[in-house]
Amino acid sequence: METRRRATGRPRAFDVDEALDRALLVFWEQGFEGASLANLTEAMGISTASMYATLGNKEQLFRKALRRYDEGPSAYVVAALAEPTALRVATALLAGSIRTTTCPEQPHGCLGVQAALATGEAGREIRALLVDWRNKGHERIRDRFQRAVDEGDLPPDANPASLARYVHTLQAGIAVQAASGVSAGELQEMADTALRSWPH
Amino acid sequence: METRRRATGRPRAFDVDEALDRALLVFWEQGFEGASLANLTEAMGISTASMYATLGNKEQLFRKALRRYDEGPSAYVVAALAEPTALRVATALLAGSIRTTTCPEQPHGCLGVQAALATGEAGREIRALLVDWRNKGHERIRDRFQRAVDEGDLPPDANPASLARYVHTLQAGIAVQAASGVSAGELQEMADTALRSWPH
DNA sequence: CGCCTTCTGAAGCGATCGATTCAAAAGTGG
DNA sequence: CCACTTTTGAATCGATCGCTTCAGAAGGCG
Repeated sequence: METRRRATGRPRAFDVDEALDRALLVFWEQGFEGASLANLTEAMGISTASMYATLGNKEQLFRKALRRYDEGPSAYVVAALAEPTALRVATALLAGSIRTTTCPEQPHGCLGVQAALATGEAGREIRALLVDWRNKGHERIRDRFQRAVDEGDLPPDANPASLARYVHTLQAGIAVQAASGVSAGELQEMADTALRSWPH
Repeated sequence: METRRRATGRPRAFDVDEALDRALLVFWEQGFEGASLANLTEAMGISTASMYATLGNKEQLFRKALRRYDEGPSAYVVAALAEPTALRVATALLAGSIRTTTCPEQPHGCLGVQAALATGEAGREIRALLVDWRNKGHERIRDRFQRAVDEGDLPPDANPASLARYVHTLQAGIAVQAASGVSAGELQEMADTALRSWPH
């Protein structure tokens, strides 16, 4: 019913993924509650009827936009976790955060951080969704660092969970700084000093 | 006109500061846009007429609540900046952030971070206000660390702005982690390792 | 071509948004 | 006790919220 496409009928006049990317930018800039249906449909270039028929309601639209975020602006995470050493993983994660949150062609900051940090009743579910999203991010780093300990890349007394929390906290902080207009250069300089103490 | 109190007339039936503290909690939990006038007045225990007469509109109410936040939950900053050494300043700032953002009796996280990180048109002014609020926070730390360099507390080649950005980014990150439900203990452990690399 | 499915634009649903008005209630000072 | 000032509750403003409905336009398929 979802991915099923009947062969017949009038074909859709817009590209779904492109519409989702447009909606993503609105959610990124204005947050889940701050983005109105009028904002979203205008940016997508479609009517509310078309949106509800193909994407679902506002909440489902956000979930799909978040998936696009994972595949696009946030895709650097997968590549970073595949780096050969824990230090290079951490370096790539911070560099990726800085690049994504300060890109001039996109809203500054991180969708997963700023779209629903504090919400009213209407945004409670999306807030919980993003809490999970962020916690999942920490877990992936922790698991990667645990592997580094197992492989001898990190010293045996290193604490993978705490190191992961450190990197993840810096990522979240970078997102907030970027939303405040801090430049990529200043953030990168800070990230360099932050990793100078890395255990070896 | 503001602080002027005529001796005559029916006296106010509620305490202004207590009402502001109640409103503060609502803004803290739900954000500026997510908090409705109905939420706010219900929490304050007054009607909208009383609110508009004594506190002003929603935006002015938030500005006054933010002032209460500075004097209350965020007051640890002033004490931290008065610590005798840069390391102790940084330690106190992180410990204060963790304590305030994970206090069980208050909303988790930081008002200045989560109340208006991304907003629609209605919250644009408050978003700009909090951008200034956060940037001011960084500047105060930077000035304090510059003094530490001048006094020889920090080595001459230390970069006060970058160190301040480091501490301030950790504070912002801690606020996000707390909003995700991370415990004070785990954050404190992370903060301890984060400061192990402090220049000396 | 003509049936038939699907999509689209427009109108409008009830609810809630922030904000305002007004008359009655409540005290204070003379 | 009365006149005067201020507060308070209730009703209500137009605008916008997310969401739905519906008739007609549009194009694939036999």
